[in-house]
Amino acid sequence: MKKDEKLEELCDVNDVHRHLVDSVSMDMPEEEILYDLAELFKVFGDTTRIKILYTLFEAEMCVCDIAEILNMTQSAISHQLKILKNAKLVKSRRDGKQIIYALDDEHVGSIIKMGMEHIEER
Amino acid sequence: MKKDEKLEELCDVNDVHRHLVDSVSMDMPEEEILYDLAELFKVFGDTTRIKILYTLFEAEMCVCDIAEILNMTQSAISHQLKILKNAKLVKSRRDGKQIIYALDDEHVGSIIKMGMEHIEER
DNA sequence: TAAACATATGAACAATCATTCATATGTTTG
DNA sequence: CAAACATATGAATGATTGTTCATATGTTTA
Repeated sequence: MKKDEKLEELCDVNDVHRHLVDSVSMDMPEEEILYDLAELFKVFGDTTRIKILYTLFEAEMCVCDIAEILNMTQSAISHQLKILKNAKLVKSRRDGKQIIYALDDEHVGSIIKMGMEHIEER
Repeated sequence: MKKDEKLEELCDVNDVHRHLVDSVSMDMPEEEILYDLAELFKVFGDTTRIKILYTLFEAEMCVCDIAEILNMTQSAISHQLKILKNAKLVKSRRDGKQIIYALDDEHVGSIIKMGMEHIEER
């Protein structure tokens, strides 16, 4: 049949692949969601921020304490805390001259834990 | 007492903070572990790689299919697949001319799911 | 074995990013 | 209110990274 031959030409390989392409397109989340998701993981993708999160996992803390613990500049820590705060992973409150930072989401622990499990088992 | 006054000078704020600093240093994982962890999340921190993982969540697939689904260059996909493979998130096998890629770890789903939950609730 | 096909890869480039430095904002204390 | 303290922030810079382009590697088929 000529019609099927033409169809064969149009497809890269065969119909199985074509159907696969269609079904995946269905279940793929919206572009914006995927962007936000990648953006979130990007926040976890930095050693300094991971260390800050680990630190706050222990207790809420002011900026200068975190800087001292990580042996880094106050400025560097402040910049990273802002990123963590924008990602809603950390919250802050003022206490006198200090700004106290704390974890803002119970998912922080779960996500880090999952990551740990993965890297530990190879 | 003179001794305590001197101690007060040495401390940034007070002893409570000092003790905090010590205890956190105790529970902080080794530098190398923290680096690997950040490196892992960095892999999730890119839209293209997130899309690839979502795609493979549906079914194992060859490079050209993924490229077609994501409407991207074969080269770009291949480069990203290499990164995913290095992170042990994806595995590959040859099938004739094609290389079939598939998810290599059950944590991929869990990690993405956790991320999704976080961005969905604010 | 030559041509076609599927994938991998290195170099180059633009874009993104973490840190530093200098300085601004905001709070307390004397 | 001025000085000291804690934090935030903008600009600059070096480093990292995703994509493209050209090409190499490896497999099948005619």
